[in-house]
Amino acid sequence: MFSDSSSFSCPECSGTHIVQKRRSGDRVCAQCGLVVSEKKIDTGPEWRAFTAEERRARERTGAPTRYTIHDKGLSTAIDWRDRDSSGKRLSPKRRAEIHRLRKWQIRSRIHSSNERNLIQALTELDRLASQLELKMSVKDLAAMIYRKALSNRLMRSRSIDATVAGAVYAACRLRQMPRSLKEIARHSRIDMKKIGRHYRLIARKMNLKMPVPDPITYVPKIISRLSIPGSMQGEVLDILRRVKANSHLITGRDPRGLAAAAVYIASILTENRATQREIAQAAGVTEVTVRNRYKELVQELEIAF
DNA sequence: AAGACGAAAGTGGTTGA
DNA sequence: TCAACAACTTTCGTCTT
Repeated sequence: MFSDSSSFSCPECSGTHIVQKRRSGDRVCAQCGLVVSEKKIDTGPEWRAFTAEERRARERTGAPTRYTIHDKGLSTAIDWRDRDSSGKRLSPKRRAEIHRLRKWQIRSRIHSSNERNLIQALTELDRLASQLELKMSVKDLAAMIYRKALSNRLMRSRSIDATVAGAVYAACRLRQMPRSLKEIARHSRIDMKKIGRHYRLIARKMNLKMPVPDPITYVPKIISRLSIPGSMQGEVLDILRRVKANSHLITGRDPRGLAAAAVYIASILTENRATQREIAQAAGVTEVTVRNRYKELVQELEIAF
């Protein structure tokens, strides 16, 4: 694949040098290493892969770019030695060039305050996300939100950790993967109130359109925490569908309470009765709330036992 | 005795002036 | 920024199974 060499005048080191066409499709000056033309690199996987081996074999360029890594995984290291890759000393001209590049790399990557901020933030995000067992997509979204907040200068004189927590909360809501403020606060050093404040700031300033919280998204979580058959889920969803037809049952109500009540009703209908207390605990609301929603639903939907 | 029910008082968030 | 307000929580006494 290194065969197609041709004569070419390199714009970097004047004169005519051999230019090699490499596997990647790049044309590279054989003397100074300048890449003359670059093909666009497809970072996606080549084909579907079903085993780890296949995946490795078909990989093109390693991990796809991610918002979760502070430089999106695209960093290049320029080391401190004034040697080229074959160990030869560089020409004075080239040395000056490399020196300049190195300076700018350091300035742009590590020493800019934004990047320093990001490094800290993404470390915290990493920690939070793993403790909350967030999916990669949610974590990535949180990272994206954070980046945006940072570049919109929303972060001036605000705590990094609190903004990260707020971004995580926003990402969870956007992806309909419910995590309560309480859950996030438990794993963060920031208290619920502050996280909420930062979340609202982010949501407002960035015009995030939050999907209306849907009780259905809480159902699997509640059921899995109870010792009742998962098959009941169908019944629960039926009830919630009917609930959604009556908007006055939903507006302003805690979706978890609605989900809990639906689970409770279904548990009675299917003879898998669970206690209000158990369900309330699984849903993260109080018995009283379960009761109130239960009462309303039974009345409005005219459910008979 | 455990679960369900409901009243009363307290809490934090939303909204509109 | 403040007050009014609705929803939810906490607590506790009573009723039901």
